[in-house]
Amino acid sequence: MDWQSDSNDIEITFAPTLEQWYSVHKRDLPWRHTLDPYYIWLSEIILQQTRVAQGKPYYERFVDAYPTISDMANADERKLLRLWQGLGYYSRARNLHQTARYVTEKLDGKFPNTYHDLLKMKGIGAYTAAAVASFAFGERVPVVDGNVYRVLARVFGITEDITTTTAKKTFAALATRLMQAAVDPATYNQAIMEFGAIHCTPVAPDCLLCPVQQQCVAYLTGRQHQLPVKSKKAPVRERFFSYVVFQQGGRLALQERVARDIWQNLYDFYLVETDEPKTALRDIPLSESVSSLVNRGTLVEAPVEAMQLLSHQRIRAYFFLVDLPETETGSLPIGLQWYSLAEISILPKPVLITNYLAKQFA
DNA sequence: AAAACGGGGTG
DNA sequence: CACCCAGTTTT
Repeated sequence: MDWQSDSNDIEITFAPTLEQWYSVHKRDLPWRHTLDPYYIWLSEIILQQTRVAQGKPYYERFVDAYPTISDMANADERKLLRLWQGLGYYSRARNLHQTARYVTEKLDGKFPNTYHDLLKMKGIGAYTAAAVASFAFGERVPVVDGNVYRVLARVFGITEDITTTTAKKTFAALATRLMQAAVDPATYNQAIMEFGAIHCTPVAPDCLLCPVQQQCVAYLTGRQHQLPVKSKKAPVRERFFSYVVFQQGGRLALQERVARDIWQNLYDFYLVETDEPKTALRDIPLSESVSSLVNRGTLVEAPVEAMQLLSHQRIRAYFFLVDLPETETGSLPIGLQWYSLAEISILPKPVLITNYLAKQFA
């Protein structure tokens, strides 16, 4: 009989057990039919902080629009952002384009094939480098994403706050040990994430049918719902946007957002942000040039109010539609340009703007 | 170490 | 409404 405790056995059996579970339960997803690092990388960028169900249609559209990394490298960035529209975290799209160009132009189209080199690419951090390195090249490096934090915290009873640096090291070290026992690195990485995504879920883990039930500290001590420990994030910031929508004929004045703020490189209207909601145009501080332009036009009815919830901001927006007569030929404030509705339809825009356009100009 | 960065699904 | 999603970059 073994005189040692069984507590170490789980570190040996964990990976193979999940690999076996995965062989039975894995979902059929489009990026699981390829070993091409370009497609795998694309899928991983899309899936950052994004659910599979939300990302899948975007993946299909991107593969269709840019079948090769060279196609993506040669893409018009505005068009790429338009394709990304609605997915959020738009720096992902800009970094996607930058890395596609870098690989195509500087690396002769050959995608970096090690964890170490992948990490150097814009938009690729520890998670994505491990994912691409293992899925496309079979490198034995563990992925540590939100699913992995949850599964490991529960099975191994780790009570450290997963938002802290020390906890990240704890989980990474454990993940590296567990990877050593994996039969196949790619399969094990897919397996632990899939297990977290569809079985060991945040609110209602299916403990009764769990393949590691008898080794799971959380289950054995009834703490499934206390793990992982994650400190609360700061309350969302409230913001008040007043948009002045200049209209002339069938055209609207839009601008590209260039500030270091949300929606960088997307298009919206002339914007004034205030500390309080402003429901009347005359209460909004406008520059002299904009004010005089407003005075030469006519305000079209009451402002349209809209609310946009982001994970970190709550934006209340008021849209003031100002109609300018055709006789008015003065120039627009700096940054603004006239666009027809057809042109606007192909510009990348925040959901807030897209929703307004649909409501007002359907 | 903490904040910033989207939008949508889920219970 | 609160939580969280195949995280990364900037401050």
